[in-house]
Amino acid sequence: MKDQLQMIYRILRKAYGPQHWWPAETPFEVMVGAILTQNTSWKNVEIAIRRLKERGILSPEGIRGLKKEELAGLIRSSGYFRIKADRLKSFVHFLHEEFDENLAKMRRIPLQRLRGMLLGIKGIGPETADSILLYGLRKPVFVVDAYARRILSRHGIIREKASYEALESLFMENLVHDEKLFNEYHALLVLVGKTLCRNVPKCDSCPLKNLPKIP
DNA sequence: GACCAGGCACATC
DNA sequence: GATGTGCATGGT
Repeated sequence: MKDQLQMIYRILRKAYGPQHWWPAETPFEVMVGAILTQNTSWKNVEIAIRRLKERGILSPEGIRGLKKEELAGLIRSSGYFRIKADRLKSFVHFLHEEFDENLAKMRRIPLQRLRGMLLGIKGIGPETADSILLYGLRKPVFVVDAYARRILSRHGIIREKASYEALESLFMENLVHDEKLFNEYHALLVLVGKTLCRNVPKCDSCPLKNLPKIP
């Protein structure tokens, strides 16, 4: 198991090189993106982020000062826009109440405690919380997503319906807790999941094709 | 015109 | 704990 997870990383890293995630200018932009990209393609999120930037309100204060309906209009392209407006609002409210919008202060909270706090916010589930922690705050947590699940189950390493926590533990118990490693590994899984693993015929050109058990 | 995309909350069994 | 449903846009 350990060997397999490490092998997958080495193969992908060699084939595709560093991915330099997350594509954003500031940690706060990462966090907004993490919420907006829930079950949504990144392309649609980019449009929404651009609109927020154009308005000059891509900041905790900026979002907080906006009416919910107005915010929803700006992030329309990212889908589920009414719900996501709520989620962004509750997130910036949390930043204000707990840390006075100070992300350095946020970063000083011990990892598991901070993760618990994030999960307490309505609209922040495990993947979004972990993305905020890893890509926004550079904390060593592994981000699990649909791609990680699909790739590992296709190769017979996990069962398709393994829980989020089980999948996360698998990575975290078998890899060194290195924020940079977790960052690159997740980004590489997304790259492969997106471009190759969506349909089985393309497995021929995948660098992982020689791993056991591709259907 | 389906089908999918870097989920989550909530109801129900 | 597992399973089903609503939420919504833009690209293929």
